[in-house]
Amino acid sequence: MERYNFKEVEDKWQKYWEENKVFKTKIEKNKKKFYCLEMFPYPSGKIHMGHVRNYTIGDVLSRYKKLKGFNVLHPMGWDAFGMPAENAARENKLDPKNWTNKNINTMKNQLKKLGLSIDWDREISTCNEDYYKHQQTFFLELFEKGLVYRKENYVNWDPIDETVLANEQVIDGKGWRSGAVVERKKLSQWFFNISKFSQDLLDGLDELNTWPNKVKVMQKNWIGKSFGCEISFKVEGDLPVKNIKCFTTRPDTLFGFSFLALSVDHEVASFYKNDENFIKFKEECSKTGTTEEAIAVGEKIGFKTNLMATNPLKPDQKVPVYFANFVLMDYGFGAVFGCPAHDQRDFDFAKKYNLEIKTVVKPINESDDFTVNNESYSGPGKIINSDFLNGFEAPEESVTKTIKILEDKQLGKKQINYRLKDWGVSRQRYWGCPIPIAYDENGDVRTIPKDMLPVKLPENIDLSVKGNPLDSEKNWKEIIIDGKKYTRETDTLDTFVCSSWYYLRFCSPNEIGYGFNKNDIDYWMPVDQYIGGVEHAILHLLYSRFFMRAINHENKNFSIKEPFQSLFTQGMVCHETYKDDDDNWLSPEEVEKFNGKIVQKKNPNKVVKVGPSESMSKSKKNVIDPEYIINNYGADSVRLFILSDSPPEKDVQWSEQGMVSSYKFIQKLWNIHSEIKKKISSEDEKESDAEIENFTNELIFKFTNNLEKFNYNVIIANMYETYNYLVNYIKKKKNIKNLKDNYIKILICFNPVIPHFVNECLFDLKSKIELNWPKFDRDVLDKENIKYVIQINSKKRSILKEKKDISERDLLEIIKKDKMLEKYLTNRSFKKIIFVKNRLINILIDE
RNA sequence: GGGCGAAUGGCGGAACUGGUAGACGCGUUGGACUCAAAAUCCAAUAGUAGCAAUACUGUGAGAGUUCGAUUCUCUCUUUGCCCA
Repeated sequence: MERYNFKEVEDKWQKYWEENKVFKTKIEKNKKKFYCLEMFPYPSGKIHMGHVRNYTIGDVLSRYKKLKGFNVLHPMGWDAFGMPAENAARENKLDPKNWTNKNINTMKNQLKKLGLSIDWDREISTCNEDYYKHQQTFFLELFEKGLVYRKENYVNWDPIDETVLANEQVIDGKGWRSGAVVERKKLSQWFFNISKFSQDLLDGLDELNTWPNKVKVMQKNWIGKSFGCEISFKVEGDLPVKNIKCFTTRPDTLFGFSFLALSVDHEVASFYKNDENFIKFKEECSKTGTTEEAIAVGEKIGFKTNLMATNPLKPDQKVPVYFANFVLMDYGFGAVFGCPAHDQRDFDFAKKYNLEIKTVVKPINESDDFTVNNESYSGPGKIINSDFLNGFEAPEESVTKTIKILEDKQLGKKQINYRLKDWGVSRQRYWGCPIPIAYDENGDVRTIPKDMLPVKLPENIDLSVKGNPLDSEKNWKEIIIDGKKYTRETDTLDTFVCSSWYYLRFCSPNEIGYGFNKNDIDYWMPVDQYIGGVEHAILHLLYSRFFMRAINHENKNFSIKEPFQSLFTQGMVCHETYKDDDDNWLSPEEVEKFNGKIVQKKNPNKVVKVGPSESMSKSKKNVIDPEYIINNYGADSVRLFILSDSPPEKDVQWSEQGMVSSYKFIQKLWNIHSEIKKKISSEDEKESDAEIENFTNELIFKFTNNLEKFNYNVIIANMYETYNYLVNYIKKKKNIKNLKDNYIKILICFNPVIPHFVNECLFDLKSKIELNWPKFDRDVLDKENIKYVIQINSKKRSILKEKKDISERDLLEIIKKDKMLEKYLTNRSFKKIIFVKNRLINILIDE
């Protein structure tokens, strides 16, 4: 049997696709478009298995849609700005641009080897001037619309990367990339006013029907809409402060009020700026992170002021006012009223400073003398010990009614609060998009005129300096606008800005004057299917949704709000982890199976500790290099395997055996192809066969269904089934006239997954390469016989193959004569018969 | 603590609107080919009983709806993710 030479075949077709520009896309108004986009990669050096999975899923979809007759846009680009380039460049004394472009080149070749149906003429790279100059234009447009502003703010400072992190980039109080413990630092920053669109971003989620629910839930939680009340507390003391404003979601617990807590950045703090104890306290506070989690976990500390606050609902009650580390200036008004019995943070604080803990909500099942003991109670219940609020159902009824009372007395007003904060986009980094802003000698802001864009990054700079290298670029910093001297902004934009609009650029990759061309986006947008990892469920997707709204804002020519019509989040690629005796990680190449044990290759006496399968990561050494696999097994085999073992939305276990069996399967397919070809070209007299017609029809039905639903693992199973069927079919059938037609249809079904192989087979059969997705005929499905399930008292007793659309009476007659069923039915009376047409009959008899 | 999911053989996983549970693959076992091994091919593979035909049990646990539940409802257990 002839070996299938995947190297030759795959090279041949990849060359064919490239030379004939098979995947080049242009607007064709008479065709329905389909924009398939996978999250573009960061050019870190080499592609990894996660990329292979992501882009294979997208490629299967793109190829399928193309066969279906859609005009498919399937582009690829590079999320090319970011810290790894800068860090790598610093360590190895390289230029970040060269480092990045070299990686792009490597990875592009690797992706091409996967045989992806990408229109490479649309390739973009966010670190190119012709990309980021448009981004600077957008920045200025947003600035004009008032959606960009500058403010001094406490930020999450990453001391290792020496940069600011957004709240979303702080995980467990640590930087998402460096892992350093995040500090609080005050800096002047540029902000995008994303919070202006909080409600709109929330409402927009309802329209995204095909997004995974969990992603929508995460975004909803992130936006964090809450109803509450703004209350103005009267205060007295030896400071010139009369009122302090608070926001609370639980005004109904006001009778449990025992202190008022302020942020150390609250304006009241200005009276203490010379107080040594306060300065110490403030320093102490800066050690607590700014995330909600850090605050919840950390110790609650306070600094007592000379002020006393009055309870608005109980004017004779005066409580102390504290500064406290768990109150943040950017939540509410930087002040919260403390109700220890029903909030754990307040409870911890009250315990520490011996403040009153008064229970005002009781759980439904408890009696009215219920009191809070070791921890606060924040669940639902009934209001107690609260004068005229007593008896209200908490929280729904009690909150709305209390707000009403406060509003009537003009002590407060209803307010909606969002957790979503404005997006700080300044980064103290070189390798990013420069912010098109300059400052005059007074530090006043002015924008760089649009005709002076792009603001280019300087080249050949010194990266060895501490902090932001751009700050040390004296020549670059100086700029003359309209004959006047200015200093450039030296911060660059968060790279999430680059990825917030790249999908628009793919529609008009070569547009010079502006980031996109209206004609192009009117045709291509929105993205019909977006595919990527769930780790971007909040940040990237929310920022992109914001960016569309920001461009849309006050713009009559732009009507898109939601960039991604559908979203699919694929799972990760996992592999077992290995450790030696000293708990050093071992890579899969360093271990082997020997006498049923997993041992080290270089020392078979040493047994390896096998850990759980985890997502592939360099730090755990459990990575498999896609290039090695492609070179050894071929792209079609890898594509086949990466889809085969698990549903694409779930994690998949990498398995060497699985990979090998996929590789062998391609060879088996080639063998059966040779047999079929022989049969097709034989000169014998031939007749048509209905069986293969039915089989193919059913197969097309299954493939179409499973492709539409992303059941790609089932498609692979269908391919194996098809193979098994063909092997038997070829063995038993001789001269079949309609074999070729049906076989070609089968091959087309296989095409999205193993395109090189399919093209080679079609070529081998001298069939044309331009193809259409075959149609299935529902009426032909099981034209003749149907397997009827025969149940007696709901238990399956037999399966009978009978004519389609048989009547209940006819089927019953057949059953009565059936020898196998005789024993169950003789001398029994039929109580009831359930008959499901073309499927099943259930006979209920007396036992 | 809250929200959202998940639980099916030794393993990964199938099962369209409630209607043949375990497709397909891996692994395992047996066989063929071979001096031998690899590769390949064939067969078996949920459990229990049985030589067998077959019967009974079985989709995390318990209940419910139904002629019929992996699928729908409720309670519980375990587990994953997100938020805290």
